[in-house]
Amino acid sequence: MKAAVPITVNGLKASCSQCNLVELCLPFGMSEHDLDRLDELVGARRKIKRQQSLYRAGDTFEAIYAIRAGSFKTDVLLEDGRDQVTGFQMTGEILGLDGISTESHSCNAIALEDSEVCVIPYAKLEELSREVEGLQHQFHKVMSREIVRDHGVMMLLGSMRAEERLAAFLLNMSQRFTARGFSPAEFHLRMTRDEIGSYLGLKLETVSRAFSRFQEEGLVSVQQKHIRILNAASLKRLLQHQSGNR
Amino acid sequence: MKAAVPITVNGLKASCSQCNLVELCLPFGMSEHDLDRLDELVGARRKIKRQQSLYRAGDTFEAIYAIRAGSFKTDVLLEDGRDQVTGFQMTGEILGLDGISTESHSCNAIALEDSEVCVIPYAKLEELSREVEGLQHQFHKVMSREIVRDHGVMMLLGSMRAEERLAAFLLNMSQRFTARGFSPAEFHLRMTRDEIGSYLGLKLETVSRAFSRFQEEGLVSVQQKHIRILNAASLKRLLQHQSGNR
DNA sequence: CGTATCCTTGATTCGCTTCAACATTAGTGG
DNA sequence: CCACTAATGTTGAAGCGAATCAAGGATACG
Repeated sequence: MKAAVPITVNGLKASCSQCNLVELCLPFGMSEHDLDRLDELVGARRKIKRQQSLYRAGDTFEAIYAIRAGSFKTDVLLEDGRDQVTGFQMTGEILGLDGISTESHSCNAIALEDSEVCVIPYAKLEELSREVEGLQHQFHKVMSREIVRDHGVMMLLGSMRAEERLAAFLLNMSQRFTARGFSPAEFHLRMTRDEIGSYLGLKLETVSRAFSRFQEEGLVSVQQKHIRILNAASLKRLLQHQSGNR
Repeated sequence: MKAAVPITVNGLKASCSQCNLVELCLPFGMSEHDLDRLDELVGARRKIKRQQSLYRAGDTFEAIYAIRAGSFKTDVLLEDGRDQVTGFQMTGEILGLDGISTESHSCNAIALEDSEVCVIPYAKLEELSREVEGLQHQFHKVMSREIVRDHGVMMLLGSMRAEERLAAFLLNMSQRFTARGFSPAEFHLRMTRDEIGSYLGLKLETVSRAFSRFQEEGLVSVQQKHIRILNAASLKRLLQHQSGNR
């Protein structure tokens, strides 16, 4: 664990209307006019170093965050030390929604690499979304999407076997990299086998073995964190044919 | 604090200000004044018979629903026939939030017993929550709470063993019955072993065996769907001591 | 009162975990 | 730049928890 680094807030005013992540982020689908008003909303940017946390469970909730660069994981801790990764987030995605319900965060958000977020003060967001219909609607969609995503993960954890889970994970990552203009077939994972395992409800050894199996069968090429998908169709088939165990 | 009670024929027109579920439902925490405005929002009530669906995956999203009486399950289906129960909902809880993101529902909501819901047209909700700050805030809290709840389920599915899952489930049910003025220790489950299993990521036989085990050990008394919790402390201990397998 | 549904229990199988050893990569300081 | 060490990843062998298969019993329902 690195020593605590003071939070760096650079004075640069963020600007949604100028940002190239609009189609992935909160402003998606909003009109030019509404977009300009969004610039009032987004305050400062904040840089987070690898392994540092953006917020921790128990922290008072004040803002949500849009990832401008880098990536994060969120995890929940149990008293006994067990922890569970609840999600991996990439550029344009929103962090911190869990905090609204109790006004304090219920999970930890940790940077997987040196990252930067736009800070969106929640009080301002509520205020502005009372005036800007498009913003209100987009925000609701973002929350709803998170709920739907979580249901997908519950499905995965509750009814898929190890290799299906990993296949689903890889296809999901591929799809998200594609949406960001990267190759659908070749990408670099920012998380460890242990973190993937935690997210998928598996031990790291099981993740490693599943990777090896996929490689043997020519479905993917795996070199540590560098992944190349060689046969996406077969990966998809793994999910569709009922090979589940529950 | 008593306002004039409008005499509504047959309860066709719902009224949040008169409803005894306020502390559990969407209006929780809202002022008297704001509450009155809510009555504009909630349109008709709708009765759903046992085993009937309130909405199905793919249905166009138009409204969210507050459960006025009865209970529901939500489930997601995979192409191959596998399905996963994503939640059980009781009176005062909100159904349909999954529909906002794509404007069509992503799961099925099925009544576990003859039930009744208040229909809240979503367009109206957005409109009114631009005017009524308290409503906006409450709605956001409801969505956020759903996200936090889902993370809890992911934790359960990803890192607990069978008996821990069932213990968590029973304690959660107990807590929710208590909030509704019923006994914390004695209640009637509305769902089958198969549905509990699907929710907990277990087979129905495993659920049944875990129930039997709890009974043998004097933790609960089980007679089919009738549950009596005899030793809540031990159930809680089951969760806190790290007996997990992942 | 008969039938379908739901629940319980036992025996066996199987997939993932656990434990262990080793390989590889990344990070650090001389 | 290389030596050293910690962190991460891979692979094998054995054990265990839950799934599967199977049979019978209880309950609700028309």
